[in-house]
Amino acid sequence: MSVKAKERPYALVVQKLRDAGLRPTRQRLALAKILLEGPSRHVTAEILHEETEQADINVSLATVYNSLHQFTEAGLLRQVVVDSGRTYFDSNVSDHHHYFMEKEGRLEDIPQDSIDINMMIDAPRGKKFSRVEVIVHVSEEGEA
Amino acid sequence: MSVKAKERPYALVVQKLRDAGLRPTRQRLALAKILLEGPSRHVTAEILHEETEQADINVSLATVYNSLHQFTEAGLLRQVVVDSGRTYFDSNVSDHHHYFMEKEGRLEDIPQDSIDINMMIDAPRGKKFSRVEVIVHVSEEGEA
DNA sequence: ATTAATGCAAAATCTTTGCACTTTC
DNA sequence: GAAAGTGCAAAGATTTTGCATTAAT
Repeated sequence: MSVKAKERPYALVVQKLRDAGLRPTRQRLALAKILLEGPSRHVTAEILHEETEQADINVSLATVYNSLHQFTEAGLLRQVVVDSGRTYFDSNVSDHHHYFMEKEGRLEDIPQDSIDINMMIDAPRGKKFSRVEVIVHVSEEGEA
Repeated sequence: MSVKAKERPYALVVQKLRDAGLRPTRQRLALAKILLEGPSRHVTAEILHEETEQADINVSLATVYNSLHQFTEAGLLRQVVVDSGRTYFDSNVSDHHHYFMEKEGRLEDIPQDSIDINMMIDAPRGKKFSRVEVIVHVSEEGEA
Protein backbone atom coordinates (compact mmCIF):
# COMPACT_ATOMS: atom_id res chain seq x y z
CA MET A 1 0.00 0.00 0.00
CA SER A 2 1.49 3.33 -1.02
CA VAL A 3 1.91 6.24 1.35
CA LYS A 4 -0.30 8.25 -0.90
CA ALA A 5 -3.10 5.78 -0.49
CA LYS A 6 -2.72 5.95 3.25
CA GLU A 7 -2.76 9.70 3.23
CA ARG A 8 -5.73 10.09 0.95
CA PRO A 9 -7.87 6.99 1.09
CA TYR A 10 -10.94 9.11 0.50
CA ALA A 11 -9.61 11.31 -2.26
CA LEU A 12 -11.57 9.56 -4.97
CA VAL A 13 -14.95 9.59 -3.32
CA VAL A 14 -14.39 13.11 -2.01
CA GLN A 15 -13.91 14.21 -5.58
CA LYS A 16 -16.98 12.36 -6.78
CA LEU A 17 -19.09 14.01 -4.14
CA ARG A 18 -17.68 17.45 -4.83
CA ASP A 19 -18.22 17.03 -8.53
CA ALA A 20 -21.80 16.16 -7.74
CA GLY A 21 -22.18 19.29 -5.68
CA LEU A 22 -22.47 17.39 -2.42
CA ARG A 23 -20.46 18.22 0.65
CA PRO A 24 -18.23 15.33 1.59
CA THR A 25 -19.55 14.71 5.05
CA ARG A 26 -18.50 11.74 7.13
CA GLN A 27 -21.76 9.92 6.42
CA ARG A 28 -21.81 10.55 2.70
CA LEU A 29 -18.19 9.51 2.45
CA ALA A 30 -18.89 6.24 4.20
CA LEU A 31 -21.86 5.52 1.95
CA ALA A 32 -19.99 6.60 -1.15
CA LYS A 33 -17.10 4.31 -0.30
CA ILE A 34 -19.47 1.38 0.00
CA LEU A 35 -21.40 2.21 -3.13
CA LEU A 36 -19.08 3.98 -5.51
CA GLU A 37 -15.82 2.16 -5.03
CA GLY A 38 -15.19 -1.29 -6.36
CA PRO A 39 -17.68 -3.24 -8.44
CA SER A 40 -21.22 -1.96 -8.82
CA ARG A 41 -23.76 -2.79 -6.17
CA HIS A 42 -27.50 -3.16 -5.83
CA VAL A 43 -28.70 -2.12 -2.42
CA THR A 44 -31.80 -1.19 -0.53
CA ALA A 45 -31.71 1.51 2.12
CA GLU A 46 -32.14 -1.14 4.76
CA ILE A 47 -29.21 -3.24 3.52
CA LEU A 48 -26.96 -0.22 3.25
CA HIS A 49 -27.87 0.89 6.73
CA GLU A 50 -27.01 -2.54 8.09
CA GLU A 51 -23.65 -2.44 6.38
CA THR A 52 -22.79 0.85 8.00
CA GLU A 53 -23.77 -0.54 11.38
CA GLN A 54 -21.57 -3.56 10.87
CA ALA A 55 -18.72 -1.26 9.93
CA ASP A 56 -19.33 0.79 13.08
CA ILE A 57 -20.21 3.90 11.16
CA ASN A 58 -22.98 5.97 12.62
CA VAL A 59 -25.47 6.86 9.94
CA SER A 60 -29.14 7.09 10.69
CA LEU A 61 -31.59 5.34 8.41
CA ALA A 62 -33.11 8.69 7.52
CA THR A 63 -29.72 9.90 6.37
CA VAL A 64 -29.23 6.76 4.33
CA TYR A 65 -32.50 7.47 2.54
CA ASN A 66 -31.60 11.10 2.08
CA SER A 67 -28.19 10.26 0.75
CA LEU A 68 -29.46 7.61 -1.64
CA HIS A 69 -31.84 10.11 -3.13
CA GLN A 70 -29.24 12.83 -3.29
CA PHE A 71 -26.79 10.48 -4.99
CA THR A 72 -29.49 9.45 -7.41
CA GLU A 73 -30.39 13.02 -8.22
CA ALA A 74 -26.73 13.74 -8.78
CA GLY A 75 -26.49 10.86 -11.22
CA LEU A 76 -24.24 8.74 -9.04
CA LEU A 77 -26.88 6.07 -8.57
CA ARG A 78 -29.89 4.77 -10.40
CA GLN A 79 -33.14 3.67 -8.86
CA VAL A 80 -34.53 0.29 -9.86
CA VAL A 81 -38.04 -0.76 -9.06
CA VAL A 82 -38.78 -4.45 -9.06
CA ASP A 83 -40.66 -5.20 -6.00
CA SER A 84 -43.38 -2.95 -4.81
CA GLY A 85 -42.54 -1.71 -1.39
CA ARG A 86 -38.79 -2.01 -1.75
CA THR A 87 -36.52 0.31 -3.65
CA TYR A 88 -33.17 -0.80 -4.99
CA PHE A 89 -30.36 1.53 -5.89
CA ASP A 90 -27.78 0.56 -8.46
CA SER A 91 -24.32 2.05 -8.49
CA ASN A 92 -23.92 1.15 -12.13
CA VAL A 93 -25.42 4.16 -13.86
CA SER A 94 -24.59 3.14 -17.39
CA ASP A 95 -27.42 2.13 -19.68
CA HIS A 96 -28.15 -1.48 -18.81
CA HIS A 97 -30.84 -3.85 -17.63
CA HIS A 98 -31.45 -6.31 -14.82
CA TYR A 99 -32.08 -9.85 -13.87
CA PHE A 100 -34.22 -10.21 -10.81
CA MET A 101 -33.55 -13.44 -8.96
CA GLU A 102 -36.96 -14.10 -7.51
CA LYS A 103 -35.82 -16.68 -4.99
CA GLU A 104 -33.24 -14.44 -3.39
CA GLY A 105 -34.80 -11.06 -4.11
CA ARG A 106 -31.53 -10.02 -5.69
CA LEU A 107 -30.73 -7.89 -8.72
CA GLU A 108 -27.96 -8.55 -11.17
CA ASP A 109 -26.87 -6.62 -14.24
CA ILE A 110 -27.62 -8.07 -17.63
CA PRO A 111 -24.52 -7.87 -19.80
CA GLN A 112 -25.04 -5.34 -22.56
CA ASP A 113 -24.58 -7.85 -25.35
CA SER A 114 -26.97 -10.49 -24.11
CA ILE A 115 -30.11 -8.52 -24.73
CA ASP A 116 -31.37 -6.50 -27.62
CA ILE A 117 -34.32 -4.13 -27.48
CA ASN A 118 -35.81 -2.29 -30.39
CA MET A 119 -38.48 0.38 -30.15
CA MET A 120 -40.13 0.41 -33.53
CA ILE A 121 -42.23 3.45 -32.86
CA ASP A 122 -41.55 7.06 -31.94
CA ALA A 123 -42.73 8.83 -28.84
CA PRO A 124 -45.89 10.91 -29.31
CA ARG A 125 -45.56 14.62 -30.13
CA GLY A 126 -44.13 16.61 -27.26
CA LYS A 127 -43.08 13.49 -25.39
CA LYS A 128 -40.04 11.34 -25.36
CA PHE A 129 -38.94 7.93 -24.20
CA SER A 130 -36.79 8.89 -21.28
CA ARG A 131 -35.79 5.39 -20.28
CA VAL A 132 -36.35 1.81 -21.21
CA GLU A 133 -36.28 -0.41 -18.17
CA VAL A 134 -36.07 -4.14 -18.62
CA ILE A 135 -36.29 -6.62 -15.81
CA VAL A 136 -35.87 -10.28 -16.59
CA HIS A 137 -37.36 -12.33 -13.81
CA VAL A 138 -35.33 -15.44 -13.08
CA SER A 139 -36.93 -18.29 -11.20
CA GLU A 140 -36.07 -21.87 -10.40
CA GLU A 141 -36.85 -24.35 -13.12
CA GLY A 142 -40.16 -26.04 -12.45
CA GLU A 143 -41.63 -23.06 -10.63
CA ALA A 144 -44.11 -20.44 -11.70
CA MET B 1 -80.62 -5.16 -25.17
CA SER B 2 -81.77 -8.74 -25.11
CA VAL B 3 -83.88 -10.28 -22.40
CA LYS B 4 -81.12 -12.72 -21.77
CA ALA B 5 -78.69 -9.91 -21.00
CA LYS B 6 -81.18 -8.40 -18.58
CA GLU B 7 -81.69 -11.68 -16.84
CA ARG B 8 -78.02 -12.56 -16.57
CA PRO B 9 -75.94 -9.42 -16.61
CA TYR B 10 -73.38 -11.11 -14.44
CA ALA B 11 -73.22 -14.42 -16.25
CA LEU B 12 -69.87 -13.71 -17.87
CA VAL B 13 -68.03 -12.57 -14.80
CA VAL B 14 -69.68 -15.25 -12.68
CA GLN B 15 -68.26 -17.79 -15.06
CA LYS B 16 -64.81 -16.23 -15.01
CA LEU B 17 -64.76 -16.32 -11.24
CA ARG B 18 -66.02 -19.89 -11.09
CA ASP B 19 -63.46 -20.98 -13.64
CA ALA B 20 -60.82 -19.39 -11.45
CA GLY B 21 -62.07 -21.29 -8.43
CA LEU B 22 -63.38 -18.18 -6.72
CA ARG B 23 -66.85 -17.93 -5.28
CA PRO B 24 -68.82 -15.23 -7.04
CA THR B 25 -69.55 -13.02 -4.08
CA ARG B 26 -71.17 -9.62 -4.40
CA GLN B 27 -67.84 -7.86 -3.89
CA ARG B 28 -65.86 -9.97 -6.30
CA LEU B 29 -68.55 -9.62 -8.90
CA ALA B 30 -68.49 -5.87 -8.63
CA LEU B 31 -64.71 -5.76 -8.93
CA ALA B 32 -64.69 -8.30 -11.73
CA LYS B 33 -67.21 -6.28 -13.67
CA ILE B 34 -65.04 -3.20 -13.40
CA LEU B 35 -61.83 -5.01 -14.23
CA LEU B 36 -62.68 -7.90 -16.47
CA GLU B 37 -65.38 -6.51 -18.70
CA GLY B 38 -64.67 -4.05 -21.45
CA PRO B 39 -61.22 -2.83 -22.39
CA SER B 40 -58.26 -3.67 -20.19
CA ARG B 41 -57.51 -1.48 -17.23
CA HIS B 42 -54.55 -0.51 -15.09
CA VAL B 43 -55.59 0.14 -11.55
CA THR B 44 -54.22 0.50 -8.08
CA ALA B 45 -56.12 -0.82 -5.09
CA GLU B 46 -56.88 2.74 -4.06
CA ILE B 47 -58.29 3.70 -7.46
CA LEU B 48 -60.41 0.59 -7.62
CA HIS B 49 -61.74 1.21 -4.15
CA GLU B 50 -62.71 4.75 -5.11
CA GLU B 51 -64.55 3.47 -8.13
CA THR B 52 -66.61 1.10 -6.06
CA GLU B 53 -67.46 3.92 -3.68
CA GLN B 54 -68.58 6.12 -6.54
CA ALA B 55 -70.73 3.28 -7.79
CA ASP B 56 -72.25 2.87 -4.33
CA ILE B 57 -70.89 -0.61 -3.92
CA ASN B 58 -69.72 -1.49 -0.45
CA VAL B 59 -66.31 -3.10 -0.64
CA SER B 60 -63.72 -2.50 2.03
CA LEU B 61 -60.21 -1.57 0.99
CA ALA B 62 -58.92 -4.76 2.60
CA THR B 63 -61.25 -6.77 0.42
CA VAL B 64 -60.11 -4.88 -2.64
CA TYR B 65 -56.53 -5.84 -1.83
CA ASN B 66 -57.51 -9.42 -1.11
CA SER B 67 -59.49 -9.69 -4.31
CA LEU B 68 -56.76 -8.15 -6.44
CA HIS B 69 -54.32 -10.70 -5.14
CA GLN B 70 -56.75 -13.56 -5.54
CA PHE B 71 -57.51 -12.49 -9.11
CA THR B 72 -53.80 -12.22 -9.80
CA GLU B 73 -53.11 -15.64 -8.37
CA ALA B 74 -55.90 -17.02 -10.49
CA GLY B 75 -54.36 -15.49 -13.60
CA LEU B 76 -57.13 -12.97 -14.17
CA LEU B 77 -54.86 -10.02 -13.49
CA ARG B 78 -51.19 -9.23 -13.71
CA GLN B 79 -49.19 -7.17 -11.30
CA VAL B 80 -47.03 -4.38 -12.67
CA VAL B 81 -44.40 -2.65 -10.61
CA VAL B 82 -43.31 0.78 -11.74
CA ASP B 83 -43.31 2.95 -8.79
CA SER B 84 -42.10 1.76 -5.47
CA GLY B 85 -44.85 2.02 -2.96
CA ARG B 86 -47.65 1.67 -5.47
CA THR B 87 -48.79 -1.53 -7.09
CA TYR B 88 -50.66 -1.54 -10.36
CA PHE B 89 -52.82 -4.38 -11.57
CA ASP B 90 -53.39 -4.92 -15.26
CA SER B 91 -56.44 -6.72 -16.55
CA ASN B 92 -54.65 -7.50 -19.78
CA VAL B 93 -52.87 -10.73 -18.93
CA SER B 94 -51.47 -11.40 -22.36
CA ASP B 95 -47.76 -11.07 -22.88
CA HIS B 96 -47.13 -7.39 -23.38
CA HIS B 97 -45.22 -4.41 -22.04
CA HIS B 98 -45.93 -0.94 -20.72
CA TYR B 99 -45.45 2.73 -21.17
CA PHE B 100 -45.29 4.62 -17.94
CA MET B 101 -46.42 8.21 -18.32
CA GLU B 102 -44.31 9.85 -15.69
CA LYS B 103 -46.27 13.09 -15.57
CA GLU B 104 -49.58 11.41 -14.89
CA GLY B 105 -48.36 8.28 -13.15
CA ARG B 106 -50.33 6.26 -15.63
CA LEU B 107 -49.64 2.95 -17.36
CA GLU B 108 -50.49 2.14 -20.94
CA ASP B 109 -49.97 -1.03 -22.94
CA ILE B 110 -47.29 -1.06 -25.58
CA PRO B 111 -48.69 -2.55 -28.76
CA GLN B 112 -47.09 -5.91 -29.43
CA ASP B 113 -45.60 -4.88 -32.75
CA SER B 114 -43.95 -1.67 -31.64
CA ILE B 115 -41.28 -3.28 -29.54
CA ASP B 116 -38.92 -6.16 -30.10
CA ILE B 117 -36.88 -7.83 -27.39
CA ASN B 118 -34.29 -10.49 -27.89
CA MET B 119 -32.59 -12.44 -25.16
CA MET B 120 -29.38 -13.69 -26.67
CA ILE B 121 -28.42 -15.84 -23.75
CA ASP B 122 -29.96 -18.79 -21.93
CA ALA B 123 -30.90 -18.92 -18.29
CA PRO B 124 -28.31 -20.56 -16.04
CA ARG B 125 -28.62 -24.27 -15.23
CA GLY B 126 -31.62 -25.03 -13.10
CA LYS B 127 -33.11 -21.59 -13.64
CA LYS B 128 -35.37 -20.06 -16.20
CA PHE B 129 -36.46 -16.67 -17.42
CA SER B 130 -39.97 -16.59 -16.07
CA ARG B 131 -40.89 -13.18 -17.36
CA VAL B 132 -39.45 -10.25 -19.23
CA GLU B 133 -40.88 -7.01 -18.03
CA VAL B 134 -40.31 -3.87 -20.02
CA ILE B 135 -41.34 -0.44 -18.91
CA VAL B 136 -40.76 2.46 -21.25
CA HIS B 137 -40.76 5.68 -19.30
CA VAL B 138 -42.42 8.50 -21.18
CA SER B 139 -41.74 12.07 -20.13
CA GLU B 140 -42.39 15.50 -21.55
CA GLU B 141 -39.92 16.68 -24.14
CA GLY B 142 -37.31 18.89 -22.52
CA GLU B 143 -37.50 17.18 -19.15
CA ALA B 144 -35.21 14.70 -17.48
C1' DA C 1 -20.37 33.07 10.72
C1' DT C 2 -23.12 31.09 7.36
C1' DT C 3 -25.06 27.51 5.23
C1' DA C 4 -25.83 22.76 4.75
C1' DA C 5 -26.37 18.19 6.68
C1' DT C 6 -27.62 14.99 10.31
C1' DG C 7 -30.39 12.44 13.70
C1' DC C 8 -34.26 11.39 15.86
C1' DA C 9 -38.79 10.52 16.39
C1' DA C 10 -43.06 11.25 14.55
C1' DA C 11 -46.04 11.09 10.52
C1' DA C 12 -47.33 9.46 6.12
C1' DT C 13 -48.08 5.69 2.75
C1' DC C 14 -49.28 1.56 1.25
C1' DT C 15 -50.31 -3.10 2.39
C1' DT C 16 -51.33 -7.14 5.31
C1' DT C 17 -53.47 -9.52 9.18
C1' DG C 18 -56.58 -11.21 13.05
C1' DC C 19 -60.87 -12.16 14.19
C1' DA C 20 -65.89 -11.73 14.69
C1' DC C 21 -69.61 -11.64 11.50
C1' DT C 22 -71.83 -12.80 7.08
C1' DT C 23 -72.55 -15.17 2.85
C1' DT C 24 -72.18 -18.97 -0.31
C1' DC C 25 -72.63 -23.68 -1.41
C1' DG D 1 -74.43 -26.02 8.71
C1' DA D 2 -69.77 -26.23 6.99
C1' DA D 3 -66.54 -23.66 4.57
C1' DA D 4 -65.22 -19.54 2.55
C1' DG D 5 -65.30 -14.61 2.29
C1' DT D 6 -65.82 -9.93 4.24
C1' DG D 7 -65.13 -5.76 7.09
C1' DC D 8 -63.00 -3.32 10.32
C1' DA D 9 -59.49 -1.70 12.81
C1' DA D 10 -55.10 -2.62 14.19
C1' DA D 11 -50.41 -3.89 13.04
C1' DG D 12 -46.53 -3.98 9.63
C1' DA D 13 -43.32 -2.28 6.54
C1' DT D 14 -41.12 1.21 4.06
C1' DT D 15 -40.30 5.87 3.25
C1' DT D 16 -40.64 10.92 4.25
C1' DT D 17 -40.64 15.05 7.13
C1' DG D 18 -39.98 18.69 10.85
C1' DC D 19 -36.95 20.57 13.69
C1' DA D 20 -33.28 21.06 16.98
C1' DT D 21 -28.31 19.95 16.93
C1' DT D 22 -23.96 19.43 14.65
C1' DA D 23 -20.60 19.88 11.05
C1' DA D 24 -18.59 21.88 6.79
C1' DT D 25 -17.11 25.83 4.22
